[in-house]
Amino acid sequence: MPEGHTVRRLADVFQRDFRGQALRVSSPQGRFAEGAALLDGTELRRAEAHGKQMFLGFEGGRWLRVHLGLYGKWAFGTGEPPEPRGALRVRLLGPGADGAGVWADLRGPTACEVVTTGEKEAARAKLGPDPLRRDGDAGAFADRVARSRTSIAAQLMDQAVVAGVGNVYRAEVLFRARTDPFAPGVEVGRDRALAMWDDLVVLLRDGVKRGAIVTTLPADRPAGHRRGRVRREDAHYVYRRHGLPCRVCGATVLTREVVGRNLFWCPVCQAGLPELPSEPLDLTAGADLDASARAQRT
DNA sequence: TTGGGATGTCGAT
DNA sequence: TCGACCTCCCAAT
Repeated sequence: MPEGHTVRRLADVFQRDFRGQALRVSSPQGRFAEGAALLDGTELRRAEAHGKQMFLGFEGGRWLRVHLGLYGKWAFGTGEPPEPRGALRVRLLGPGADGAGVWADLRGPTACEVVTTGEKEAARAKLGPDPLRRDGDAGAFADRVARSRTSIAAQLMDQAVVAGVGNVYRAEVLFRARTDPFAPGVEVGRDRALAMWDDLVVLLRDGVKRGAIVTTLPADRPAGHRRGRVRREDAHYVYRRHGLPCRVCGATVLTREVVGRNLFWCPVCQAGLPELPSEPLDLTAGADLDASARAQRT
């Protein structure tokens, strides 16, 4: 799922397996042929993620900017790459650490272009703070939210307000903060926005480790499924659970299309702005979760 | 086996 | 406001 945690994991793969190598760059599909020619044969210097955007920095001051959009995908492997099939926008080939070869195939991205360092920074400047980045500025996020009459649900989907949050994290962080999605930012206020930021840090970091979005606390999963691997159907509180009973209060979870995207919420738990717990909800507490995260990281 | 929807954004109209 | 992107997953047949 390409929300911020996915993009961070992809950047980590490039940092670990491709950095420092001169790469062969091609576009079997042809749509990226010009850009591929600019990068072909140059060394990958670093990989960086900001929100849902990834930047691969090559020698010569050129960056490959990639946005996966709804269904863009990277596939990776070692040794000989497979015969190109389908709409293969970009293929990267490197010698690999052991000389056996590494490859990366990109399909279906919304954005894939070669930019200068200045253009890359301009793209980053359009994005809000990223809860996964060390330079992520919680105060800037909270101030912006609290200054606007726009609903908190709309602001969480605005990449200029906070970068890396998508439709799943939006629905889930609103539930975990027991916050009415339709409340204007000015009513949500700075303190509540800061608490939601802290929770996004917890959720996104867990997503990076796990490679999946899990937001439910063990106590809110069905009895018998609180330990070990988290089943897909137990992973969320409200996202795509419309018509089902809320895990906390039993009320029916609702959905409604808001500016082209489906919003999910519990009309009872998220009625108004009830008082928040003082500590962030620590998802990673409990040996059961740690064991499951380790098992999936193979 | 077929078909619809999805984690997202952008450019044309 | 709508189509493009053109993949993956799951439900319906």
